Order: sequence, then structure tokens, then C-alpha cells
Amino acid sequence: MGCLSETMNILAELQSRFAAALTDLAPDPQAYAAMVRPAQDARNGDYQANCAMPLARIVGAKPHDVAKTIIDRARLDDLCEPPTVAGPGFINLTLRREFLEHTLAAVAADRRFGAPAAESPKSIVVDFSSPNVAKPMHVGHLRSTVIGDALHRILEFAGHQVLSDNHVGDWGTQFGMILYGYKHFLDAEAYVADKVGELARLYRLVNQLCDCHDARESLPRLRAELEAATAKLPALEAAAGQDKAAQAALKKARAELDKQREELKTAERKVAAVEQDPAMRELADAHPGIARAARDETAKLHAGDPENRALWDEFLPACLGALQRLYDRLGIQFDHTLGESFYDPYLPEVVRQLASRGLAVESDGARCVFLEGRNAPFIVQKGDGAYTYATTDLATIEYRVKEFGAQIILYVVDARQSDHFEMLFETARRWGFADVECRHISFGMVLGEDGRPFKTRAGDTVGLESLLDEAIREARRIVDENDDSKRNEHDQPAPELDDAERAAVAEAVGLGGIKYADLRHNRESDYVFSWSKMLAKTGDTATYLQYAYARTRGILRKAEAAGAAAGTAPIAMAQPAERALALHICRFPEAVSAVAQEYRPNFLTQYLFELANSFSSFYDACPVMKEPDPAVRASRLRLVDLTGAVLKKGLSLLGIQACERM
RNA sequence: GCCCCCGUAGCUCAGUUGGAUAGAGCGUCGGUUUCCUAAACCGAAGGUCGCAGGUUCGAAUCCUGCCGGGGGUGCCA
Repeated sequence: MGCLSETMNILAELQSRFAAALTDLAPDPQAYAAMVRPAQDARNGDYQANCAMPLARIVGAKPHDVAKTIIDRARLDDLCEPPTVAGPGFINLTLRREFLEHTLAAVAADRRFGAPAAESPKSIVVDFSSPNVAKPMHVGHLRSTVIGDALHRILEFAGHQVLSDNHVGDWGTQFGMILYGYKHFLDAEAYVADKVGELARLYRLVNQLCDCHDARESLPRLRAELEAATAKLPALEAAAGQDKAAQAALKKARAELDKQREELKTAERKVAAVEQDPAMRELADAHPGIARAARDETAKLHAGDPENRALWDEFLPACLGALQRLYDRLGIQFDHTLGESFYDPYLPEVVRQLASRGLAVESDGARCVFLEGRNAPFIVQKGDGAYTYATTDLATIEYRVKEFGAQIILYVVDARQSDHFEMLFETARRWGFADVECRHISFGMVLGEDGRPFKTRAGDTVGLESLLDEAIREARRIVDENDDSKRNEHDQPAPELDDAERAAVAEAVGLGGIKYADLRHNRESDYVFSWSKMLAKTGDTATYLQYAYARTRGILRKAEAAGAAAGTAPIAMAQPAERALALHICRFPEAVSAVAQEYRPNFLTQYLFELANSFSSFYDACPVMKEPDPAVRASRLRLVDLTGAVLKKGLSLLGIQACERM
């Protein structure tokens, strides 16, 4: 019982001991054993079991007595001090020092720091990033990219077989716009000089012209709607005296009115942007049917038109190359980049099968899947015969299951698409893919400090490339400032880093800052993007973790210079700071398995922040190289070495680099 | 109309699925450097968990209603 070579996950070990003790006491021992948790408050010990209270209700006994019974039956004496019962029936557990030392030694000897391989490794596809290749990536792609990459790394580390797949948008309407732009507005010289840049310009241009025409067309309708809504307002106001329902209606009408005003303003702005620029205006006048024409280009591409197909073949590698450069900068790798175009040949068969099963039926000229409890249909083929991303997504599920043997598919996509994914998954189940577990790993928006979607001051979306540049530039400034202010013992300037190392540190700090700021938030919630917080020299940031790591390296350098090495000395933990640090190191497996279970990287960032925190306290309270007792010194040196290794591993699982010095 | 999400300290956010006196970072106030990087450490103040009911030994967490904010919603992805 309790063979520790099997698990260095203390929490899991405790839970299994409790499960054994609960076999005759509880209907579902596992569920009650799961109520063993890390103690919320260190005063209550290291871990606590909360199962006695709910169990007492079932058995009809006093919680306190149930807790006593559990304690009597649980065999914990090799792990814990004698457990105590507190409050209404909490069981408090304090780990024995010998056990901690033993576990720590095992963690230290393990290349995976005690993180167990998954009991039943799954074949997992992580679908993330998924930008449109026709336009440059912007800040909106950040979360999917960063969270997806972290999940890829962590799940793989947790022992699963993981494939990352970038489901790029390389087949949609944006390509029609580029094709149209290429044929009508190409700047040949610019195209030769910077293919992707010119294509992006063409996309923006055509998109803007389409928007303008579209907006101009909708202006009368928008104005009429606004007028009608405004006209209705007085009646609503009059009716809203006492009646609650009427008041609610009034408020809703006002909100609706605001929305309509906004919409009208946006449309007017789009029109004005073109009309105030004579050159643009001329273009707009010369291409009145541009939106339709661009759609036709898309249709021709899909239909196999040789010219468009040849252009697409020419554009795509350049676009993918540009994306790849960005991913290289970010240190992100995909096992596959199978975009929408890849699935095009499969689409007719998907619809045919859905139709033959009676799942897809015709409605208003389109083929739709109607799902119980929903008004909106899942459209798999449009009235004009074109397929939608719903169809592509279905084909993609089929492919991933059949070709990759996917058992789990994770879609790291923003929360706004949750309806789509619910319908997609339901349709896939009914189509015959009931065994694959599809999960929408949804995340919230990145907001600016004004609480609105993150934009530049001018109101444009922020390009990802320039975001990275700015972060690194700012990081470099901080690195310079910090290194320049270093002093030697005579209080003279003593910078440590040469230009190349400063650049490397700035890169790690800048990119790490961006990634960490994203990952440390619960992915489900929106978060406010803040330059100052992201690269702050204080607080819960990547820099703090990187700095803690650099400090571990500093001590080890010093030790090396003195001819000492971390070695394999026994680790003792006499000081509270030593014990706290040691315990925290031992919890690494818990953090990894928590992330793998819930797909929440913030569990790992939180763990690492606390680890760095424990280390900083230890650093302050427990000198290493100045410690006179050689045994204590050797023990602390190992603790430092191990802390550094876990920090570095943890950061790497988040896609963040650690620096030797900074 | 229908559907989904959010509201926690001055600010930004956690909160392990119902557990103990609700936590952290920033900011504020106070302390720490002849000593391994002060990008640090230690301490303090700061809360009606949007509001009102309900469920029970126990609620930020579950249910109902309300207030406030955001998002989605038949041929974009």
C-alpha cells in the first residue's frame, strides 16, 4: 500500500488512502475521497479532508464521529502526523517531515518531477490559432494561439498523444477579395518587393470598398429603422409610469435605439472613409458591384477555375510563410496545418450523408440540420450551393477521427462561437461520431483599458507583429535600465550583460510577458490588456518567475565557482521557509494534472507564481553559500537547483523561456 | 423574441465544482540592503462577493426573481 514509486502526487496518494478507508463507509468512496484538498489556510495543516460532513448526513451520525471513524480506518501514519478533527468535522492533515523529504528526493530523481504519465493516454487533437491567411494576424488571435500552445505542451507532458492542428482560413470569402484586388488594383512593384504585404493591402482595400458600398446601401434602411424606433419612444415613455413590464420595455427600447444609432454611425463612418478620399471615391464609383464580384471570384476558385486556382497556389505559400515566421518568433509549432481548403473535396459527401440520414433537410433553399430545442438551423449548404464552415468543421471531425484516431478534439476558440460548437458537436454525434469527445475550449475577449475590445488609439485592431515588437522594445528598455544600475561592492557601476544577452533577455521577457498575462487569467473570462502590468517589474508576471529562476542560477554559478555542486546530498528542511518551498516543489504534479483535467493553464501559472514566491522568501531567509554548516549548505543547494529546474520546466510548458541572468 | 456569459477590495483578477475568519497582484501606508541580483523580502489598512428571497449543518459557488454590463442569433468564419 502506498508505493511512492508509483505516484509522487501527494494529493492523489492521500485521496487513494482515503478511498480505501471509505470503502465500507460511503456509497461512492472515490467521490468522497476527492474531497481531500490542499488546505486553504496553512494553519489548518497541509491538506484537509472535507468528506465527513456530507457523509454524516447519509449515515445519520454526527460529522465529528464520522471524521473520527475515517481517521481510525485510514492508514496514513507513513505520510502524516496524527490527523486532527476541527470545526464541524474537517480532518486536517500535516505531512511528516520524513515523508516530505522522501517525496522530494523522488521528485528530484525524476526527470518529470513526479508528474505521472496519464493512466490512460488519449489521442488528442488541439485545434488552435486558426487565422485567416489572407490578412495579417492581430491581437484577437493571441489567446487562441497562446492558450492552445500551452495546452498542447502540457497535455503532451501529461502523457497524452497530442497533435496540434492549425485550421487556417485559406478558402473563404477573403480570398475572393484578394483575387479581385489582384486582378484590378495590383501594384506590381510592391508585389515583387513584398508579396504578403501587397496582398494584405489588396485585402484591406477591397474589404473597405465592399464595406463602403454595403454601408451606403443600408443607410436608408438604418435611418428609417432609427426614425421608426425613435417615433415609438414617446408612447413607451408615457406608458412606463408604474407598470414594471412597461418600464422594462422602455429600457430595452432605449438600449435598442443606442445600438441602432451606433450601427448607423459605423455605416456612415465607413462611407465617409471612402468618400472623403478622392482616389478611394473614384475606385468605389468604378467598382459598384465589387462585393458580388469578389464573391464570384471565391465561387470560381471553389469551382476549379484554372486562373484563380493558379493564383491561389501562388499566394498561399507566401501567406503561410508569413504566418510561420510569426509562429517561429513565438516558438509555436504545429504538427499539421490543414486549412479549410484541404477539406473542400470532402464536403459534398458530408452533405449527402447528412441528407440520406434525414439529418439535413431543405429549408428556404438551403440545406439545414435542425436540432431539438433550437430555432437557428445548422446550415451545411447555402442556397447558392456553397458550403459553410459548418460543413468544413464536420468534415474535419471525420478526418481527425479516421486519420488521426482522435479520441478528444479540443477547439481553442473564443466564447462567441459557443452556439456554433454546440450545434456542431450535436450534429457530429447524430451523424455517427459519438465516441470522439469534442470540447470547445472557450475563452473571453481581450479588452483595452477602457473596457472595450482592445484597439489602437486610432481605433484599429492591433497587429500581432507590432504587439510583439513593442513588448520586446519595452522589455529591452527595462533590461538596460536594470543592468546599467547594477553596482559592485565599491558601489561602482557593474553591468553584467553584453548586448547579445540583453537582447535575448528582452526577447524572453517581452514575449513571456505577453503570454503570461494571457495564460494567468481564467480563460473563460475577458481580461484587460495592460502594457504596464504585463511588463511590470513587480507582481504576478512572467518577469517575476524568470527573475526567480535567474536567482537560482546565480547561486548555482556561485557554488560552481566555489567548487561545490548540487549533487545528491540529503535535503533537510529545518526552517519553515525550507519546508514551505519543499512542499511546494512536491506539488508540481498536482498542478500539471489539474491543468490537464480542466484545460486551464492558469492553474499552472498560479502554481509557478506561488513557487517563485516560496523561493523568494526562502532566498531571503536562508542563505546558501554563506551558510557555515556544510550539510545544510548542500541541502539548500539542492533545493535551489530543484526549484530552478521546476520553474524552468513549468515556464517551458507555458511556452515561456527562462534566462540564466537578467 | 430566443439563447449564452459576466457583476468579488480603489484598480486588475483568483477562488480546485457547497466548506473553516472570502484570497492574490497592483496601488496606498510602514519596515528590511557591510550578506548569493532590492526585477526582492516582511508587515498593515482595505469586502454587504450587484440586490432580494429560497434550498441546508454550511452559499461568492446551487434555485427563483430583480438591477446593471457584454455577446450570439437562416445563408461571414
